[in-house]
Amino acid sequence: MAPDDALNATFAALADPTRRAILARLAQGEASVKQLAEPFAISAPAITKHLKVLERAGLITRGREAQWRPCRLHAGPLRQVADWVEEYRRFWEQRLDRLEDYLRELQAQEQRHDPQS
Amino acid sequence: MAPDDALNATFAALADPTRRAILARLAQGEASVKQLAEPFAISAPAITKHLKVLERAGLITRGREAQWRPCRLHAGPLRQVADWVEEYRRFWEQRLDRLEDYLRELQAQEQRHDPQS
DNA sequence: CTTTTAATTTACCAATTGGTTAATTAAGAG
DNA sequence: CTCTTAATTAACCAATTGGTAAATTAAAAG
Repeated sequence: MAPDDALNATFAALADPTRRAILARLAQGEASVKQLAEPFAISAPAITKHLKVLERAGLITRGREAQWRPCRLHAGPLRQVADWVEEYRRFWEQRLDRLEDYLRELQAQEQRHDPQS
Repeated sequence: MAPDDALNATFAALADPTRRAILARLAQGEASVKQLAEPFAISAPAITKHLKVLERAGLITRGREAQWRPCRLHAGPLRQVADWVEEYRRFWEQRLDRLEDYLRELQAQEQRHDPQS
């Protein structure tokens, strides 16, 4: 998978609260599909679909144990997410965005009060 | 916006390479819609739609300057993304997931070779 | 006032998404 | 062999998504 496609799939997989809850559950240890479905008011096939999305994004792997299909967290793709978002850290930490807003606002007001400059 | 909804909107906004490219461009300074559209082979309305998605996620803010509508990066929501993903850092850094895979594999093989245990 | 430029809105389309119910597969248990 | 449990597949549906072309708004420029 091209790195760009991987990020697409990962972000898309994370954009659903049910799937994020599934990952949170798996962070505490492996679980069967039924165990994963238990906290949610949706059908088993819906869970299966969510798991497929997570699997295609490489965020979980699945085993086989009798009639159960245990899911395990595979956090690897989250590293790329962390790397990607890290590029923007300075923008929220140093509040560069707010600073720019402020400077722009100042400038706009000055032009309003002093249009000939 | 509830924090959960905010994460949904942010992750969904980031799940598109065009929108990520727009954010990368805005990290270098504000830009008009036309400037943002220039690198892409898609129509202006398509860009407008992408900008609306980014705006609803709170990732950009927009000004008005004559007939231009300059966009600015607003990285605030990315902090929640960083916080969320940070919870999973130990899983990819300490390779806990791989370790579990390995142990499970070992166990499975043992059961295959030694079924009566 | 007319024209040009920037951008948005509207209306439409095909593909994807998140959900459902019903049917099917797979494996263990009586 | 039959029944039960776990899970998936298939078929379907409504809503959303990412795109288009055409029309519209907004403001500057001739």
